[in-house]
Amino acid sequence: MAGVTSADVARESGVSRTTVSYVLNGTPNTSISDATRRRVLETAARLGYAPSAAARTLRSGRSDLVLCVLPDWPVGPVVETMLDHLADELAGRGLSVLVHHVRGERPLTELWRTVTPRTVVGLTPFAPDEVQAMRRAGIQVVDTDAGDPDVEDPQPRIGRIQAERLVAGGRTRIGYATTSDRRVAEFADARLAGVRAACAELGLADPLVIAVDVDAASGTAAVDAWRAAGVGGVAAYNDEVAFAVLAGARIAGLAVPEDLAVIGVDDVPLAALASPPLTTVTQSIDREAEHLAARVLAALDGVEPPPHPHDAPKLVPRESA
Amino acid sequence: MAGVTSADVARESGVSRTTVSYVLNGTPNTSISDATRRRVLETAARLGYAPSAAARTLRSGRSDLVLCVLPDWPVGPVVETMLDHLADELAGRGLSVLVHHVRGERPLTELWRTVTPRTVVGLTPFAPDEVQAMRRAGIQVVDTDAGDPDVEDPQPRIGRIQAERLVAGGRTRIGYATTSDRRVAEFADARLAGVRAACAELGLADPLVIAVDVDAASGTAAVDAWRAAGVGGVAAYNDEVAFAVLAGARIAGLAVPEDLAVIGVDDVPLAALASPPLTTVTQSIDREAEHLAARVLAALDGVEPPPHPHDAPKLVPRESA
DNA sequence: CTGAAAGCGCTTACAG
DNA sequence: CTGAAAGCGCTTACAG
Repeated sequence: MAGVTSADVARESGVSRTTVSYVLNGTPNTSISDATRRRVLETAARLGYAPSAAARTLRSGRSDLVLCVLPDWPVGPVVETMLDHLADELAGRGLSVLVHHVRGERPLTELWRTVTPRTVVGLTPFAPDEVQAMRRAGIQVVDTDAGDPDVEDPQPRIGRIQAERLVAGGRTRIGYATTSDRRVAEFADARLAGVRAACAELGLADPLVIAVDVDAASGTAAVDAWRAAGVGGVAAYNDEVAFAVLAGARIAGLAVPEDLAVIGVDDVPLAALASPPLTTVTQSIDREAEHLAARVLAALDGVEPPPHPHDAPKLVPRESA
Repeated sequence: MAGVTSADVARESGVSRTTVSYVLNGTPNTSISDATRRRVLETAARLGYAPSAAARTLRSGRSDLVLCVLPDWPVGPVVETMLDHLADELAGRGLSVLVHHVRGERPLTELWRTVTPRTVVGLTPFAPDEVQAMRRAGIQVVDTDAGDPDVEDPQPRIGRIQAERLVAGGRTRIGYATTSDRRVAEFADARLAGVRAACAELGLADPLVIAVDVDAASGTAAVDAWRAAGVGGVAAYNDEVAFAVLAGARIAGLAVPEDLAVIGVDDVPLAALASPPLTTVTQSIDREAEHLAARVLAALDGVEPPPHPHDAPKLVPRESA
């Protein structure tokens, strides 16, 4: 049950708790004899002393935790990469990253009050008053860039790139394979808006939108409908949906890209291994991850956050479109 | 900067902190007048009071956090599913799940001392003295079942199932597509051991083992080597590796499964959409997730953990093998 | 029926 | 050069 406290270390070393604290924290301007210092250090190590962060947090009002709040929707390798990068960067400052998936309606407030993190990083947007409450509690909040009017939403641009690629390949009637997952509807709609805009500008008909689940049957049904409508190229919400379309085309006996071109989004690891290799659109995760870490560090140091890197999403040309 | 404290609520309500604590915690056997109770509740709500968990944790020595420690290797949807389930189950008890990816050498000790979780759940094995230290600190530890001698390691069985399927399909020379990722070497080796054992029992030659990266070039090279050695069926470490083998076969112009049968592990969402649909081996994640949640709850209640469900890994027959 | 007081483990002015 | 004391916000015996 124990839990070695600084008092134990003090008693065992024959000094006061003050001295123990000074030594262990390396408090500056506090000359303690080398002998004492060594003795305290040695005792602490021998006893396996580790300070109670609860006490420390209570006293200082601040912990060494960075809480990352993830959205409800399934995060892919993209987000994992960002978190990895963040954790690495922050470890150098003695901070630990903790991840929380928001689930249903459980209020976030309780959690950050409980954890008392130094910083809360939102990979999903926070309610404005939630942000205010955290700030008032002295917690740094690094919110998603989404609300920032200076930062262009990259989603429509992704859709444009998809559409332009399909049209460049000679397709005149475009289909859009959206997702039926309501949790990511916002992204899907924003991408679709980009596809729509590109079609309009290029003088093409509005894309034929069909929701496609990540299974072959759904892909087949959608492919049949697109073919019936004369659709020659499909932009998919993401690579997984594109895989379903690919499977549907294969079952329907269509050649890709000759009979039907397909283009995804994300460049997941398996995209290059699709049959045929999937043409897709990707954002520079590394850059994005670096930017996030930089913003957290800036918040920590109380300096201006770095400007958002203006790296547009890029086409990854392969064989499917 | 504030942070409303129970003292604020007490003063504002004209009662003592004791009363505030009693009311807010619904302490039993402590008759407080309904009027007072209402007043306190109302004041707390009005002030937006939320208790400081740091103080609470310091006092009680226990927080309402469940810390899940994830391995260094990339967790797939499998682990995400388990965590979802766990979080749901635990939310009902007022507990929040926090996830930590172990990164490099950063000591775990610091983290759990910092968080003071009620329970630490290890999805990766802990060092025995780490477990002891946590237990000594009064933290419930739910370790992976791996060390339990009563629980059979399912990995070799997975390999056996793969080999048996290939042999049942008429293959007499087996290849094994292992991973080059050292972090999961343990799993790959255990599965390979199962393949080996099955081959030996069936009177076949030892499988030809080749490390395959998740890219087409690596898959192609491996496929060439296997063909040269007369290998007719390949068991892959997991589905991703299997995709690389599939891609290699396609590039080499081989028909799957006629010329080369391929079988994966995991049944990732894209497996069914592979070309051809990937035959694979899966473990019952739902059952596994339920079991994990049950173990955590049992630890919390101080009751015997439920026995491990003896659900063997199962073949998911599709077209690739 | 409600309040004063102690104490969880830590850090940091403030005295010696 | 080092120690006694206060206080972070909470809960809970213990008195009234």
